[in-house]
Amino acid sequence: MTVRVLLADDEHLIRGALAALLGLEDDLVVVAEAATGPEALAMARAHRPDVAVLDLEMPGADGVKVATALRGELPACRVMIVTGHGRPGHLKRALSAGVRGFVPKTVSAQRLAEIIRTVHAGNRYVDPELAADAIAAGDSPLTAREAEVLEFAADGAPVAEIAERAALSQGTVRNYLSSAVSKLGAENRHSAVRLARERGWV
Amino acid sequence: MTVRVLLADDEHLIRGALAALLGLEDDLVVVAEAATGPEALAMARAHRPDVAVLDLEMPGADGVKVATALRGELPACRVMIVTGHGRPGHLKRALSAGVRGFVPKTVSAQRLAEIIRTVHAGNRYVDPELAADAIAAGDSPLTAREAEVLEFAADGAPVAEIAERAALSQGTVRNYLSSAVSKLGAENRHSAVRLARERGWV
DNA sequence: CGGACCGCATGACAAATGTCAGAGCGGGGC
DNA sequence: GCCCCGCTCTGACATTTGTCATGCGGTCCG
Repeated sequence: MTVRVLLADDEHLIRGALAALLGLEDDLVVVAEAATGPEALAMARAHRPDVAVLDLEMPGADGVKVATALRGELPACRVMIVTGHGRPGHLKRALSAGVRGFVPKTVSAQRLAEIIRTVHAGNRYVDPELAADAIAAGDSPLTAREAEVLEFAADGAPVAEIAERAALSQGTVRNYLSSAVSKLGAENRHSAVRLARERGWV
Repeated sequence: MTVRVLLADDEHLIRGALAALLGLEDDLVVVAEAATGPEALAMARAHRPDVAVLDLEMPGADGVKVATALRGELPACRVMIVTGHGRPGHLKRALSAGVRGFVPKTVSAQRLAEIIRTVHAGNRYVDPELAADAIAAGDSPLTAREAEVLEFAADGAPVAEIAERAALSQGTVRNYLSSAVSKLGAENRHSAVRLARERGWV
């Protein structure tokens, strides 16, 4: 019995190399490749793979978004995510999007092939180190508004602009930022943004 | 005649896959692999490859640093850099470090093999799109100190801390930041940091 | 029903940051 | 030798920010 695999990664070098290596396994066959989020979705619809292996960072729509869409459209298709730099929050988001496997790109191709089989068999697999990080990072202490405001603050915009984009008063924005900063133990909102990013909370 | 290649990339998945694919070309042989900057250097010393293919982002020492060291120690070894997200400034730094090839990871393995041959033959190769970006971005308008201070400011540290780390007075730090901000056309130092990062100027 | 509590908002105040003018020093080019 | 430029600093000022006390409208629960 062979497993039909969809491969999505914007780095051609990796995608191609991976396709070649996975193709060597005689129980795996790569039926489609994609370089962007939307392309991955289209390919999945067209080829109905058993397992979709998605890169987390892709142009168009990230791996988690694609996973969410796939869950609705092709419930039989197991989704797993491969990522370069796994942030704890991403893992959480991925799991709640129904992703069955989550591995860093530091694993070997053999290992990846095994994990594809594991996932195809209906089991889950999460890289132990990433799982530990996620547990250590815990849940986001931020309220929805705080996270939203922090996101608007991400590119260094001044408070006035954040307030406008969030349709809040400037004072309110500063309060949210202030409480976010203290919850995260940061020195100011910019390092707060950085911290929240690292933990995957924004 | 075969080309002896050193492969350095911290993502095992990619490195392994690449090694396998390049190994298929009968004029290329991968003689060593490394996952970190220092390891790449050690491997190069031990195996004296004809061409070193380095990832730009690696733990320990980035590709450009390794290239600089290699240039001194093994002048006969041609160095090329492969990167996921090529920032204009990186290309510039790489070229002045004596790198002969600079390609994004979006190329195919075939293409990479060709480029390895090109580089081995003594020619240079730079991805056209990255080259265009680099030309468009131009030279950094920042003075050495401005860039240094901007780097210290990168993680959102307050002025006092930057001043201490740079061994400057706070007023001076603010002046440098101010001039960097105006040179970059940013709204504040945080977006200045972001801009300088994007252009590869820090 | 009434109180406790939470998210959200406001305004006032304190601290940090951005901006500007000026000034001494040293190196490199003409 | 002289001038220009970059480096460093100072002091003063406007603006932006962070912090806090407080108020208002909900929901949950006894």
